[in-house]
Amino acid sequence: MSLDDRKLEVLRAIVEDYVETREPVGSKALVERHQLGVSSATVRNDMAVLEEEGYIRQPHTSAGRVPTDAGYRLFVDRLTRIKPLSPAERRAIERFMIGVVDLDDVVHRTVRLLAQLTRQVAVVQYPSLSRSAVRHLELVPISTTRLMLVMITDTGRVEQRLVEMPGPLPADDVWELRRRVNEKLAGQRLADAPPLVQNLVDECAPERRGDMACLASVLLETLVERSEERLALAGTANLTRGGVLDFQGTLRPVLEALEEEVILLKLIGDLEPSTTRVRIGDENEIDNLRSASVVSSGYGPGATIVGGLGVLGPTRMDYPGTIATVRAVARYVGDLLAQN
Amino acid sequence: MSLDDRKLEVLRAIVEDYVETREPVGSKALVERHQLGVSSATVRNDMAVLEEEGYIRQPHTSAGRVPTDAGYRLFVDRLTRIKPLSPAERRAIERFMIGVVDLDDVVHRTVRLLAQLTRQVAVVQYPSLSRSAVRHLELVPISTTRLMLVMITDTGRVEQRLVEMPGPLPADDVWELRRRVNEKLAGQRLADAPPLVQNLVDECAPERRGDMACLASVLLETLVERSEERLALAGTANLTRGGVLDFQGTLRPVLEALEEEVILLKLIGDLEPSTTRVRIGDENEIDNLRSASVVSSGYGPGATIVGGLGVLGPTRMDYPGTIATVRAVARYVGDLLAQN
DNA sequence: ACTGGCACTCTATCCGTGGGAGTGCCAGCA
DNA sequence: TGCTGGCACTCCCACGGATAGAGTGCCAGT
Repeated sequence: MSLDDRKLEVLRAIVEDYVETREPVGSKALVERHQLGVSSATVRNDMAVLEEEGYIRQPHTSAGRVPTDAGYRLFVDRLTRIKPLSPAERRAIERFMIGVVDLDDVVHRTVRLLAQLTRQVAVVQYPSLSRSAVRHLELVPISTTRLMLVMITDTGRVEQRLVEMPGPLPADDVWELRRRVNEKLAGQRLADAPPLVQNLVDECAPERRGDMACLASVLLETLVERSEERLALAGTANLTRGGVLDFQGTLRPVLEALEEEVILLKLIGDLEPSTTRVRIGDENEIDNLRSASVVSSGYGPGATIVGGLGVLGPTRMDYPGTIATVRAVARYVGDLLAQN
Repeated sequence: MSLDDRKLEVLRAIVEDYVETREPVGSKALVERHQLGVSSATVRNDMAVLEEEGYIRQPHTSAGRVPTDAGYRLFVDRLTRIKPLSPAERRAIERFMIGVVDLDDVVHRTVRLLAQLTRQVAVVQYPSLSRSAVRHLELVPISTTRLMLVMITDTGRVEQRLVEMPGPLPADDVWELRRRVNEKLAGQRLADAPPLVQNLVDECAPERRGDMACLASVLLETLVERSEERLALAGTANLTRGGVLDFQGTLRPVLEALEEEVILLKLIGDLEPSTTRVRIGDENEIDNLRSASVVSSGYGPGATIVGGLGVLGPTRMDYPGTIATVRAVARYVGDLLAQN
């Protein structure tokens, strides 16, 4: 059975009211607050159908209705009117971003901005290494047998790693290593790097091969394989808005999830569709986040996507507003990166 | 009036029991659980005195007693028997630290280790720049008018900053800048750097002075003045242990405080006394943390201190255990740094 | 297909009560 | 002087019952 327009309208009203008041909403209150043009009895019938279809439920008999995850899903997919950002919000975004000095700065400001605008927990992923290209590699001698390898990417990330060399290394050799490594890798996408790194070792003169192999293994292991994603997080305090009620009693599982980078990446990640993505409750497939939703989006200069960002909040969240904000911020960050 | 030994013993018993059970402790329960050698009536008299002196209080008439901040303070200062780490804990520390590759790694592992061992929120400050010395400065051209300035310190920190140059800069000039900057600053403590940086500009040939001034201002501003402290945080989920009761109702203020780097630095900082430091409730002078205590310690290679670390939890915490753990971890991290 | 009316259900809230834990005080004892 | 047993008192809290109110489902009528 398909739902006619009025039933959808009733669902929308329920979602909107419930998000606003956190109270289960009853038929009478509904007809009072919205111009549905029908009586409460009619609405009740509609509600019964919506409940049967699994879009709403009653916490208990003789209570009002509450949207289910499926209800929110339907709401997001079919009932969301795009809500343009307020001028104040636009200004906030621009004000937040004046005078950024480097990538770290961009990421930190962005995550705070997101948290503040959406009043949720915000997560921003640094530009993914696998989607970046090498701009420059630097080797800095730390001691006779130790080098600091510093990699700078075209997305502005700077990663460093200590390399323990097999034996002492004269300055000229460091120099030569540095030259060869840059020659081979500068300008290359990191995703394409592994075979090139292997080449480097193979092409190396035998007397230097040991050193190069050592360097190569560090390069591969830490910069490519472990693929080093970094994250920034802000706004955890927002979880406590409106008591702890939104998260069925405890924040514990949510806080635990937020501590795991892997989990956060999974939430924010999956950047395939360049559009904003909403995961509601169970959809994000993490037990601890049954009562949480995530709104995320990829960002990057121009049309390419180099990283993800998003916010996490209770399933009972203002989807239209949050979606608009996340999208706007993602676009803005992309523009900012494009300028560099 | 001074407190005799038995009264102190009663206070200790109250603190220990209350920490364990989170229940206000009464005179009867006390004499049952501890060998005080006197009757409950006597204990009651002692309690009345302790209350008058402000070390304990009753949530309400006819409830047991609960330690006040002053009570915890006295307990920590005079009644704490040093509790040696269990072998299991020692092993956990060592196991956690095998195979560290660089400073980031050390800091992240340390903060997680601390959170896990103490079951509190852990904070670790990166080695403070102002207490570090420059090991090397690198200039990497990003575009014709942009340089990436990378600084490596003797404590292993790597900081980078984008420098916008006044005009296009040929490779040789970059090279020359790099040489001069390193000549002047390598090996110098950052605290001593500002006048040296100024020298650098003054000594410069006029045709290069513009570039050097530009570089110098970035150096001063971002690396010295803003003094760039970095932090790692872990274990926020531990705040929810034992309900929210330990924090008088809401976690909100605590979470808010944890989001402010400045506040955290104040909590962990003040490294003057090289020993472990305990701040109880109000003592940490931050409104939001009225019901929280902080146990912190400086760390560094050998006897010098380069940064701070610590944990934050409810005032109702296991002080002896926490102090022992924080101290042990701080020492261990110091040793680790000394090896590099 | 919608509406008004009605009986029903379930929860949240209030209130009064009693049990229990813990106290303070006092008189007696070493 | 310091400790103890005893006792009356206070106050919290858990329990139970009663009530009001919100909301529903259903049905007959338009």
